Amino acid sequence: MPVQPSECPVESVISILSGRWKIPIYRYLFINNKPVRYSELHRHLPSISKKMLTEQLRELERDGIIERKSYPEPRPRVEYTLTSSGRSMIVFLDQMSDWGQHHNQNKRDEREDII
Amino acid sequence: MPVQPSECPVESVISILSGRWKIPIYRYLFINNKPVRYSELHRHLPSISKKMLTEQLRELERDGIIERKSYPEPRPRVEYTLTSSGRSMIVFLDQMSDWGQHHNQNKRDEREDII
DNA sequence: CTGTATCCTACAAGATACTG
DNA sequence: CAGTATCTTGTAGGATACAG
Repeated sequence: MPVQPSECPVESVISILSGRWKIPIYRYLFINNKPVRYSELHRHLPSISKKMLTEQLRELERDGIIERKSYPEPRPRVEYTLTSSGRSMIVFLDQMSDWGQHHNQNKRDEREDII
Repeated sequence: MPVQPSECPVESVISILSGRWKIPIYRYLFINNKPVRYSELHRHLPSISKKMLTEQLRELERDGIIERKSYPEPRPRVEYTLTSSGRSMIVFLDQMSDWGQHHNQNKRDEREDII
């Protein structure tokens, strides 16, 4: 039997973040740092479909990264925010970003060495 | 047009690590900290097929995480090691692991609150 | 405004057999 | 020993239409 997904914390974190739109959504919620409406997210993410946006939001919610609040007013309104646990991912996300940039730079350097 | 994969370092790091066997392979190479043969990896990973093992190794190599050395002896031998850049991923992988464990604990606590 | 419901395609991943 | 080559399947992701 292969490893269970939940058996390794690293693998489960990666799978939490592995959707096509997870990081863009996370980034927007992080930077804005306030409740953000569904329509605002949709406006901000140029080419996502409503179906995908809803799917990715539901997954992030299920995984405890974001919180969804619905206000059933005459004009329905739904707002999303990062949970504090979700927000705290920034620690390793920042380090991943740094590592990624250095790593790309190294690979560029190697290519130029060859040329 | 959606975001290019390379445009965001975080997304490219996630995609580097997103194969089914990437983390198990990484972990084994990291812990052993010496050149590891193809057959040893295959023996260690209970249910991976040779096709998948080769595929995942090729991707990790392409992405600069591991190095492949082939010794075309009478009994062919191929050894894999982490590159120094690959090895340095441990910094954020450790933090992801910590975050994942706390996050799971939080979610368990919440469930018990409800019950 | 905030979604569902369907249908479709591409690609990751697995099973199995074969090879230098 | 260290792989390829083929075939099949499951699922993520996208297009489009409809709905409370």
